[in-house]
Amino acid sequence: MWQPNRLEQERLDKLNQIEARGVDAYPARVHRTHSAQDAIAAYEAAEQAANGGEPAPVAVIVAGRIRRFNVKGKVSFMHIEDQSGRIQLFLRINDMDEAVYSLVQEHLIDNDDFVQATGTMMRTKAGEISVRVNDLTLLAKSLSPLPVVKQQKLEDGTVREFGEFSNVETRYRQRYADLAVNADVRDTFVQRAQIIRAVREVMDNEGMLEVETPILQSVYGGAAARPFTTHHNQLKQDLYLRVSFELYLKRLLVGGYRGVYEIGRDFRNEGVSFKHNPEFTMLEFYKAYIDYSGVMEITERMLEAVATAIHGKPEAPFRDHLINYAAPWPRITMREAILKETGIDYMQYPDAPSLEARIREFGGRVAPGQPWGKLVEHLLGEYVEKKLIQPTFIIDYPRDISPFAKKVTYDDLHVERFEFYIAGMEMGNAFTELNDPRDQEARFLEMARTFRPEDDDAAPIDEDYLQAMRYGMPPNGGFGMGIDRLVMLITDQHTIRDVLLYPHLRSTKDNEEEASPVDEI
RNA sequence: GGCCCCGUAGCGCAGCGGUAGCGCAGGUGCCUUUUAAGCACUUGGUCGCAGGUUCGAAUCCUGCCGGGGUCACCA
Repeated sequence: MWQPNRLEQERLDKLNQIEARGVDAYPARVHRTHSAQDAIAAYEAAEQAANGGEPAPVAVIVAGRIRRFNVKGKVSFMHIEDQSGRIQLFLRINDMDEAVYSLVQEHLIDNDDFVQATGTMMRTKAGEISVRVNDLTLLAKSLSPLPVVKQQKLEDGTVREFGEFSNVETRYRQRYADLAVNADVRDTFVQRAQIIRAVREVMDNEGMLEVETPILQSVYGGAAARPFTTHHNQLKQDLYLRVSFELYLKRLLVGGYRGVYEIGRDFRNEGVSFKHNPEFTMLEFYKAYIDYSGVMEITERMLEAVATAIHGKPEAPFRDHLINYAAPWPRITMREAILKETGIDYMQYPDAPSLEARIREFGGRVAPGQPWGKLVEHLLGEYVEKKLIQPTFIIDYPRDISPFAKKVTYDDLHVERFEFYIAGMEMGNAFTELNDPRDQEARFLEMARTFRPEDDDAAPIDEDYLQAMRYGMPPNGGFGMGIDRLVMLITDQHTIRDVLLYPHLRSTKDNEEEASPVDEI
């Protein structure tokens, strides 16, 4: 139940006064002719055409939210904001119906209200292109004031801000207010959409088909991750929210598509951090007749295209770095990378006990009894990952932690798998996909054998997937990448929460109290 | 989950054992070209919640709730 605070009560009182004057505070129809940006551009064009003389009148109707409000007696100024930007309104009692102006002068109209202004373009004495208003219509009364952020335009063109809306919890819980107040936050999500569009365009140009596969799955798999569980009441069936798309997508290659991709949500029941959210957006693709080298080339093309789409060139700043996405990126084997940073050649310790001992000797802290591949991965994560600032492929991963990748030709311990790293973050994972159903079954069984009950991220065996593979799966290369992390990189945001409109937060007591009566109905 | 930090007016913050303050926003008044408009006056707080210590707690202690960081876990 809403308990209006004092400021809200004042606005409610104003709303009553407005309606008492016969003004509709929430009209249905708007008659906008120009965005803020278009109105300014139109006037600039008229000035150019006038060549120093009096420009031809430019009539406009603009609409937006009031972001600055300066009543100066019988003349007032306000800035309204729409998606294109801000524009100043110049209101003078002589130019308009006094009853309308009185709404402004008596401050019945507030910051944050949506208004429509009819008028002609002009320049104020201070030189700002503005609308000389002869009619002002309230479009929507705002009852809860937004945080006030004042802006000062400096001579060098930059904007200084006074006051801010920065409490991260409130910003995430009330993202609408965050977006309404912070234009840079709005921009980030515009860029996010552009990035996803660029990714999709690259995929389409590679000749791949965009598909959708089940989110609710009775058998989950394709990644080492704990799932969320749910239940279908009528079917009396427990279901999992997918942790990857992999197994469903590769079935489609059996079906005859040369390449498929999906951009969608994955759900992993794990920790939350600056780069982990329980639900996140993933891109996966599988393309027939290419191996992981081919996938690396597509990866380079894709990231180049995305960076260029946003920044106009294949580079983008992230933290203190300028990341250069231009191909080709270095390809370093896992063995070389770890050797370089730690001096440990893990091939001299080809079994888990000896490698574990070597890591301990080196000063590393590892849980006892881990598989060999996990230990190798630990070395990479602990000593190499943070140093991989510029885009880098780490290739040839341990076989025992890669159940869907084909073996390399040179030994039995490695598979044709790569992960790529940028700005010290793991960005994606790819392999030459295993397509021998006997080998795949053996890998599943091997994973099941090393399964420990406390390790509930071990996936169950997907018999239907094996059946699909027995019909014949073309050789193919596959790829997965976290879109959210990509957006972080390209937009220089340092936490995943700032590239998700609604990042996961704990529910508050208030939410629970409000939600419960609905369930009881 | 461990450890550390934070939660004070709508927003941003100060106060850190003597009973709550600043800026912006808000209200009233003046102002017909302002732009962080200005001037004068002014309203506004269960100091996250619950206990405890104390003559006295926003301030110290404990627990809980929420957030952030970090480690663990995890791609």
